[in-house]
Parts: sequence; C-alpha cells; structure tokens
Amino acid sequence: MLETPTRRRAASAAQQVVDSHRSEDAGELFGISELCAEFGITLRTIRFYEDKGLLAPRRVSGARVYTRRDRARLALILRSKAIGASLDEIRHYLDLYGAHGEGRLQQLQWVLQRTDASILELEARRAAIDATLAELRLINGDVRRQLESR
Amino acid sequence: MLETPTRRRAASAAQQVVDSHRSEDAGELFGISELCAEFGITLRTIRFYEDKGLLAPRRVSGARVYTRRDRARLALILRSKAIGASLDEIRHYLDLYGAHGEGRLQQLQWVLQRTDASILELEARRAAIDATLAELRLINGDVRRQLESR
DNA sequence: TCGTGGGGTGACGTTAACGTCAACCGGCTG
DNA sequence: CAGCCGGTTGACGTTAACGTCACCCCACGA
Repeated sequence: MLETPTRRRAASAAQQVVDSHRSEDAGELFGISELCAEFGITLRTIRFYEDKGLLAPRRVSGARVYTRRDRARLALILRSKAIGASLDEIRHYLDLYGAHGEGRLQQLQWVLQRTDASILELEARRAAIDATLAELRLINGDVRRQLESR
Repeated sequence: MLETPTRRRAASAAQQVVDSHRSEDAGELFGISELCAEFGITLRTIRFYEDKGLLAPRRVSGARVYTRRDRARLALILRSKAIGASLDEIRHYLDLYGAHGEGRLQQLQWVLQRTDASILELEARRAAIDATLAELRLINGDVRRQLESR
C-alpha cells in the first residue's frame, strides 16, 4: 500500500491532520534544530516533550531523527498548548488521534467517550472565549465612540 | 445616583458584566468563605489572587469583605482562567474592564490598543479550538460509524 | 473565663514546564 | 591529527499557581 489512495475526496484540513497520524510514512526526515527553527521553540523544549512521552523520534547514532508524522504531532502539541491545554491533556489528545484504527470494541468505545468528553470541554472553553470577546468588543466600541466624539 | 438607570436598553450579558465594573456599589456584601463555596475554590486561592493584585476587598477589623463588584471580578478571573489565561494576562483584562471610564485621550488610546490586541489573540485561540474540535468530531464520527457497522 | 471557630499571616513544599550549564561524543574538515 | 560543530545527557535553577502547616488574633456563647 503505497500512500493509501483510499477514500480521498476533498480532504479537509482536519481530515489531513487526522490521516497523517495513520500513515506510516518514511519520506522526508527532519533534524531537531530544523524543527526548532520551524516552530520557534528550543531544543530543550522538544527534548522535554520526548521525556514526557509526547514524541518518540527514531535515533540515528544517538541523534534524533523526525519523520513527517512526528512533525505533525509536534504541530498538534503546539496548537493544543496555544489553546491552554496541559501536556497531560495533550497526551490524551494524541492518544485519540492515534488510537482509532483497528481497535477492539472496548477500545473504540473508550475513544468515543474520550472524544465526547474533550469536545464538550472544548465547546465550554470556546463559549468562555466568546463571552470574553463580546465584552472586550463592547469596551472597544465604547472607547472608540468616546474618541470619535472628541 | 442610585443604581444609575442610564441607557439601559436590553442589557446583554456582556453589557451587564461591563457595567458592573463601573458602578460603585455598596449593596450586598460577602465573606471570603462564602465566595469560596459559591465558586468552588479555596481560601488560599482567593488570598493569593489578592496578593497578586487581582482583588482588593475592604477590610473590616482585619477580615476581608467583598462587594458585589469584587464578586464580579472574581467571576471574571475564574472564567479567564478557564480559557487558559495566566494571572498576569488576567490582570490586564481587569485593567481594561475598569479603565475605560473618564480617561484622558492617551489612556483611552491605550485601552483601545490593548482591547484590539486581546481580541486578536482570543480570536486566534478560538480558531485553534475550532480546528481541534473539527478533528475530534471527525475521529468521533469515524469511530461511531465503525461501531455501528458492527 | 475558657474555649471554640472563623479568619489572618508568614514560611515552606509542590508541580508543571521549561531554561541554563557543564561535560561528553561522533563525524567532517582542513 | 586537531578542532569544531551539532547533538546528547544529566543536574540544577526558575517561575507560576497554588497547597500545607504552624501560629496568631479576636469575637462570642456557655
């Protein structure tokens, strides 16, 4: 199965990300400082994520070598961090992205519950942001009017 | 000015919150453990927020006494925390809620810039959440279909 | 008067998420 | 071969956001 051309309609961004966690790619490879530069983080940070079990690059004579999939995982991690998740929560997310393959019934139900829970939590967080945005826009407009009317 | 009945149309939730930061209320008063119970936090946490300058309740013979406005501030703090903001960021938010009153031009422009910046940042965070939600929903539906078809 | 309960103030401990530093190592390059 | 560059592993430091603990004050009821 080269590149699994299955069921590939108009793959959305989400679809692509999800897919990227199921393909065993061995294409492009990246070095650690390469990824650091690309994502604007430090060496220490990437190694730290590895210690925490969020990344598991291959080693070539000691040195870390990242695949395209590892890179996608890193992107997921950083985006999750940007939305205020802890590294532990992020690990759970990553589990979800990886674990919905060919699972036994029990495992699939576990994934289902976890995704349901995560979705509810994120929706709540989104609502909180919306509320704050509404208030900030209110203040903003208020001040703007005050400035316009001298 | 009792209760300032000015410009009170169909006050939105946001409007109410914003307004609550402009009225110098002296109505209901709350004790510290009262607020703790209401919001499900600890004494230490509230005192910590005070140390950080996020709250400044009056003192009655040493004991902290909170007004309705203090209570609103606390609610804002907790909601901001829920969206993943640090206490420092939260302090800035609170500044904004308080500072758009009768300010000199310079101050008003500062408020404007800060609100603009905050809004952009929050919108980005919201977008990140939306992306993650899309992916999670995808996984969720995927698994759900897999379960339904045996 | 005693003690009890609610509240207050340090001081210290803790966890997460890194930063910093020192020492080492392997490959290539002149 | 020497040197350096990029990478690696500890070990320790740091900051934020609290928890825990010990001890104190003070008002109030039996």
